[in-house]
Amino acid sequence: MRINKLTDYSIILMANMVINSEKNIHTAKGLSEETEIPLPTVTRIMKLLSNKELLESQRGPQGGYSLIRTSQEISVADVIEAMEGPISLTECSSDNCHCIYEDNCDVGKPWQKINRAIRKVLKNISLDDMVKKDGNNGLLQLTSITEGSF
Amino acid sequence: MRINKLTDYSIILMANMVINSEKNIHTAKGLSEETEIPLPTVTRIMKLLSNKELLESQRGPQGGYSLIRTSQEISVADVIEAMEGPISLTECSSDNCHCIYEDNCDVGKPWQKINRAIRKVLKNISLDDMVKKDGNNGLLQLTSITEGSF
DNA sequence: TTATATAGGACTAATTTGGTCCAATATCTC
DNA sequence: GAGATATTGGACCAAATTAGTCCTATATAA
Repeated sequence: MRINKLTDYSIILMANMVINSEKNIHTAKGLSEETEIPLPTVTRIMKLLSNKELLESQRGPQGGYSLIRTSQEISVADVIEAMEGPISLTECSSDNCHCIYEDNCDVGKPWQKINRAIRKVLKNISLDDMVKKDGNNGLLQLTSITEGSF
Repeated sequence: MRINKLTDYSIILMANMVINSEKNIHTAKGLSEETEIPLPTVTRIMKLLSNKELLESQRGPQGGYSLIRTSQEISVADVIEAMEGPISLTECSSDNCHCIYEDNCDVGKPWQKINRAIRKVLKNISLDDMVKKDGNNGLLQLTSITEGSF
């Protein structure tokens, strides 16, 4: 149960934009150099994210990409969903399930609940949280909330 | 971010053993017929789970597989970890990370926290919860706990 | 002794994913 | 207007992973 490598890269790239937020526009070339992710791969990812309303793009000289929302307003779930579609651990519990068993499936409903719970965890972490070295962030808070469950 | 199909099957198979718990031993052939998962695939999965201390096996006539622990004591996380190893959304934040960036990585620490949080969600759901048609279960409880976070 | 069932592992096919490249378009600057 | 810069959209191949099958060996109950 891994996110795709491209999704992983996406978060690294967007985190890098947040870290270097003194620039408000970032070129694919610049991001490639900073993150050491190959340029063709960076451009492909940035194109995808631009189409999903996470980034806006500006062509031509002085152009590049910038975040549409603030780093606090973008969650890890947003990025994952942009790259991979709805968050779901199984094929069957995503919305467009065409499982032959349908209602007869014994474990379908619980999976939907699990997926919602996991989505909440990821929705609770912002890009801003991802770049904070220490200190409290949404995740830390959530961790302590669930701590008592065992 | 999907679990492997084999992992999905694993949970279906073990859930089926719980549902038919009037039998305390289950053959691969019988499970294959009930779940409609092809026999070679079922035997492969059962062998894997037997090696991971989730099932015990008995050879020969009247043999088969049975759960080592009760359905309340086996979590979805246990099954996923048995089939896929440590729960981690990224390659880098698993224990055996050999990432070239190492300490220089900006997002490593947050991923570790995310993984722990997700593991807790999955650890909180038992096989028993997976087969309950309705009613309260560990998952429902957790969902309501995190509900207030938004 | 024979039938039943798991154990271990090799192997292939299918699918997914990662990564690259190219031609087209927009836009800033000179 | 010309030219350089940067994104856009899509095709394409290579690599890696995964799913699925099959075969032989071993244990055990009747």
